[in-house]
Amino acid sequence: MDTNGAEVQTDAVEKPSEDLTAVKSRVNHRVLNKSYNSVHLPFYSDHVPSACFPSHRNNVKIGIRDDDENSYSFNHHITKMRAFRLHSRAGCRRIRKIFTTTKHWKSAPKLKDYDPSNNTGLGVKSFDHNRKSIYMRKRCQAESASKRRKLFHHSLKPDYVQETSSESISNLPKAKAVTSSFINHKSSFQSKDGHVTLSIKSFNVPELYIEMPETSTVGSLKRTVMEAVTAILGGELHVGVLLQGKKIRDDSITLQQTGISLNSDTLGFMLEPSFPQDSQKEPPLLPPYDNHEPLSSSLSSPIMNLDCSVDHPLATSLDKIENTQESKIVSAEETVDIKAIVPVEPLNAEALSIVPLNHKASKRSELSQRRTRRPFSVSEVEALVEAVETLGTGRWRDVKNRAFDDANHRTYVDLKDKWKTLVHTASISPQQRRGEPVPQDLLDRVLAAHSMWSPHQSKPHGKQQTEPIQTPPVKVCLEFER
DNA sequence: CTTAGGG
DNA sequence: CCCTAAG
Repeated sequence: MDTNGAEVQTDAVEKPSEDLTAVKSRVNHRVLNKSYNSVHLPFYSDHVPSACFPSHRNNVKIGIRDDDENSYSFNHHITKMRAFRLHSRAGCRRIRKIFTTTKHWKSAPKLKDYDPSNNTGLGVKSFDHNRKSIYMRKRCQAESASKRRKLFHHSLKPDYVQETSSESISNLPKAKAVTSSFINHKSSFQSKDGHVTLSIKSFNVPELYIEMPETSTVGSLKRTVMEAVTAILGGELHVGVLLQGKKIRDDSITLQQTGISLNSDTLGFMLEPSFPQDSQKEPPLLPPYDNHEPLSSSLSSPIMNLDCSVDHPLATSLDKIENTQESKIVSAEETVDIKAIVPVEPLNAEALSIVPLNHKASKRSELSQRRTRRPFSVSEVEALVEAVETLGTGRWRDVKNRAFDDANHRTYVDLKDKWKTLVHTASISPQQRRGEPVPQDLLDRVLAAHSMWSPHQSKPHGKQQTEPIQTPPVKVCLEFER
């Protein structure tokens, strides 16, 4: 089920020559400023009548099904959300700053557990109870072990929504003056302003599955769904551009080159949870997290942490409502809507019995989404090499403190892994290497240090190296042209 | 919590 | 990058 996002009226006016990145950026911006205050589940009553839930079963899960759509298992009942709409309300923005809680997202290796066709036409299916406890236990263990994210690997793939129906595509009928000009562009790109007008009526949202106590209120359901949606979009909202159903991954090409301006009716957009792994450098991607992690200690996922601090004001004002009406409120749309945007921790903990939240509440807790990939830059590699040259390959903690003390996103394990790949990279032909090329001299140093600190090699005396780097540094330099 | 390695 | 068995 794909969802039509709120009417994200995004009338983006782009220059045909502009990079797709710019387009995505604009769309993102608009979406983010759209804020979804409520989630309505029109299908709920139709597809998931309370009667569908046996008394002895108490949970319904919400999950995200990614494209391969067969990677989730659910313990109890599964409710297939047919469609829901995100209602946006002008005025409230900073959606990301408001919705920050997201837990209980699980993905399981087998999809067997989920059999749509077996849903009694209600989209509900029961599962083995035992699995739940098992899962829970494991999860807890993981959590306590400070291993947040665990079973979510398949949950947030960037490219799930494949079925971008033509509906999600925007037709630019009502585009104003620009429209006409746009149309003209269809045949000729030489228009004076060289702009293309795109009217995005909605976005596709990945399919969702929800699990929660059957005693949950509709209000909590809505909130849960909101969280689910937020989990997908809240982290870092990105827009994917699809042209005739095919995702355009190359952000560098221009609209003109993609033909967007000429085939607007085959153009689609999709919301993506993770960062685009474009040619972006490392810096722009995550600064916020690192800086805010501490603040969001008691809240949601790492990805949305930064938002926590920001949403406090609003949350505070809404707390009253929350406390007073509790999750029992389902009636007043208004209320529900408001509640929907409230980052309620305790409540969720209760409602979502399955996933008691992360008590530790440390940084990146619940939604254990795989960290966004952040390729090491050459400078980082250099720092790593330098540190390893002096510290060796068995003291990653020290390496971390020495060269990446301020890089919160680089753990010593990361450094260790990076070193591993560096050694490998240095061992293969340049043609086989991928990603940003690492200067050969650095790779040479990697190999040198690697062998230097190999088991049989003369071990580290004290702290400084032995010969290779200490005494013969000059020699090394000559050898490697440094 | 760190290491060290496999996944 | 993740997950974990061992220290």
